Amino acid sequence: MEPPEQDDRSPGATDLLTALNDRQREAVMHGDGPALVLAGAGSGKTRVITHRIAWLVRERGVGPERIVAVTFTNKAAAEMRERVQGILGAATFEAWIGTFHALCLRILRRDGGRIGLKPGFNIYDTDDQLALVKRILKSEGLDDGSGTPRSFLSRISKRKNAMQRPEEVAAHAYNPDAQALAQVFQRYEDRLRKSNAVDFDDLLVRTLELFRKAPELAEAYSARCEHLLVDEYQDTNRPQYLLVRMLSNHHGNVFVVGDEDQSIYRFRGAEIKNILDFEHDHEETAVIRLEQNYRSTGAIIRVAAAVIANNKYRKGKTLWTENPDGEKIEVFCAPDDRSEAGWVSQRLRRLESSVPFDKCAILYRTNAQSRQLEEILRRDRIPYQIVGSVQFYDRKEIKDLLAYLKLAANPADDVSFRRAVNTPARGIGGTTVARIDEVARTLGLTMLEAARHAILEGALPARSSKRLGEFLELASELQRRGAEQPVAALLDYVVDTLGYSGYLEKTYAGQGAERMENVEALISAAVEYAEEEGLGQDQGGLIGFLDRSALVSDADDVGAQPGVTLMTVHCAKGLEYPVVFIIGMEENLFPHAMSAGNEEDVEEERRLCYVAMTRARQRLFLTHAQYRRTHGAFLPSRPSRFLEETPEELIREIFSTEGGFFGEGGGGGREVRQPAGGYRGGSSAARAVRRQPGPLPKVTPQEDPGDGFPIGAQVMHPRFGGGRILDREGKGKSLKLTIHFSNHGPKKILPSYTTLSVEN
DNA sequence: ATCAAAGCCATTTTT
DNA sequence: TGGCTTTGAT
Repeated sequence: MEPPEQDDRSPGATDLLTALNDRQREAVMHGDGPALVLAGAGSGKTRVITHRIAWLVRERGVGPERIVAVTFTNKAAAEMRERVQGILGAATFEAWIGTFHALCLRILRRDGGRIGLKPGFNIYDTDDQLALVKRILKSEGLDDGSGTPRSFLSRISKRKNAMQRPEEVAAHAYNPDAQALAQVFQRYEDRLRKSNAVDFDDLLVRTLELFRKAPELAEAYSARCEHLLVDEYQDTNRPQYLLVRMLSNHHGNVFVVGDEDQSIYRFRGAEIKNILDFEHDHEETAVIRLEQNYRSTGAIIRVAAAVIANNKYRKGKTLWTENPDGEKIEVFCAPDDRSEAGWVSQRLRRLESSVPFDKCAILYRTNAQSRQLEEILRRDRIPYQIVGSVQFYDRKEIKDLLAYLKLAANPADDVSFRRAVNTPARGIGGTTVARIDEVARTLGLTMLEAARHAILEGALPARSSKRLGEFLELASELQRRGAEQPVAALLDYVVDTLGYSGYLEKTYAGQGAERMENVEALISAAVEYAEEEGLGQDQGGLIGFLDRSALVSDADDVGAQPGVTLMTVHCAKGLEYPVVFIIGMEENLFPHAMSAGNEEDVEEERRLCYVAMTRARQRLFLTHAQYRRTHGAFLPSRPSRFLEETPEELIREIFSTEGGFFGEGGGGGREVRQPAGGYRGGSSAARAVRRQPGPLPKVTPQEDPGDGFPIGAQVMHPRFGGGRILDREGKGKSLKLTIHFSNHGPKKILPSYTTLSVEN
């Protein structure tokens, strides 16, 4: 068979096909029509896609501009582009390679006008979305117990991805919960439209809307899309599935690559059935299985394959490798989570002479597991880096500045207005903003327009009016400059005018400089952006830069720093390391407690485990602890069922010599099946009960003590409504009343801070 | 407006 | 247990 050397460095002008095995070659040379490539972990799937693109261009004479390749992450897209360019040369390479979201954004930037999007529309990230939902909950009076903003948002997202409109949700809302959702959903969509903004889901969903409304456009894009290639097809959601179908409608050349065993994003709407049913959706699909793994040792592959074989919901592949068996998989049973971390640290130190730290990764199911590990690694002086904790573009200082830019690009953006208007604090507080909001609602204006209006009408106190005027001045200045200056200059201007550096210093005592470095990094990113795009000094590129900030994350440079890499299993997808540790192999942790009792969820956990195991090239270590500290409690923990699913002959079990004082240490964990019950059992139900306001208690009215607030009196509060005084403490200005409100339960109120009216 | 105390809530996350 | 948000006091 083929050159096992699966190395892509330079196929250069040589034959595209000689470096491939039979299956890979079959996939690359697939003719027209639909193809489904089931690519097992480490079987060279990126290689197949890149070579196919090159083959289509070079051998089949397909114009590069007629090829569209979609991926899920920018990182994957960048890698793909680079590799194709490596093969085809830097020649005019115009194939479109990017993420679904980027593709849709491009379409919407060009043709979004057809569905009411105005030029300069903004993309709302999770923060913006949350701000919006919070405000809606408040204004709709749903900020009581109906649910957190986050929960509303996730339900809204689910509905959107199920392609439902608020009206439909409302029509089927048969209980108060569903009605509340429908109401919030409706408001949310209204506000997005008013603000000329879209959220991430919208990028896909509204593109579909555009195609439905303008079929001739859909046809035109589809006709341009002579070959559509989709990576990680197992992770597509419903809208993505529909997009693929529409774009491939004209030529019918859909080439999808994926691995149902690596579908791990069900929780955010990925539908594994998209890949499982691909053959039924497309007639005469060529199905090609890539089952030879080039990455890992035989032992690793067999262990991973044995585990995933327990899943029922799969098409089934048999992963195999010609690589030598290598070392057995080491399974370490620690007395507790601390010694688990200690052992990993020790083991890393012992490996150090043969495997440098930066070739090692420690994977875990949940982020919370990293803390203990960090502590120990620091103690033992082992360098490490954590992937995917705080994202650059999620930092507050970055978002603050971007809010100014977003407002400049899109003056209708109310969320950005609210964020920018008093950051840094310039004396425009809640009261002023509420007044502007009122004007905006009654006159149907944007916040920016309403602010202008309020000033002209003299509807605000002189002081607020003046401050607000200065802010508006800045906003229009930015808008003006945005049209003709590079983004970096714009940012410089904002930072200067705001005295932002001083503000950071004052607000984040001690961290000011660090925060300012992030600001500098943002400015550098703007400079880089202009260079990449070849923008001159007089060209703005504001919208393009904002688009990039919205769509690009910085998980894009994993492994840049030296040291052991720590990350969640999800983050590790698509990566590989010579040495991999998977920690916390315990019931209720991996598989996670949240998935217990639901077979589909457990299968997803198993896929996750499969993904984790197949990241390893040479050595794989699995660890579990008998006792673990969780949410403060120190509880016994059972070995993961996934450990039991591993073939014994490939495992070397290791027990702690520390013999922890929690006893036995025996059992080794092969025979235990019962999950440790009681893990955070029932507490949330108890909490929900406690939160109920309860009936209004009976109180014996008292004499008026002289200040007009006798115990037992009926009062009216501007925010909480009606209630009865239960108790009083202090007197005069510091008089504190305990009032039981009929809608909000008991609260302590200081009458000197609010206007309480006493009834009769 | 600002800070400290108290309360609340604990998968996974890209775009 | 700890981190983050909300609430409460000045």
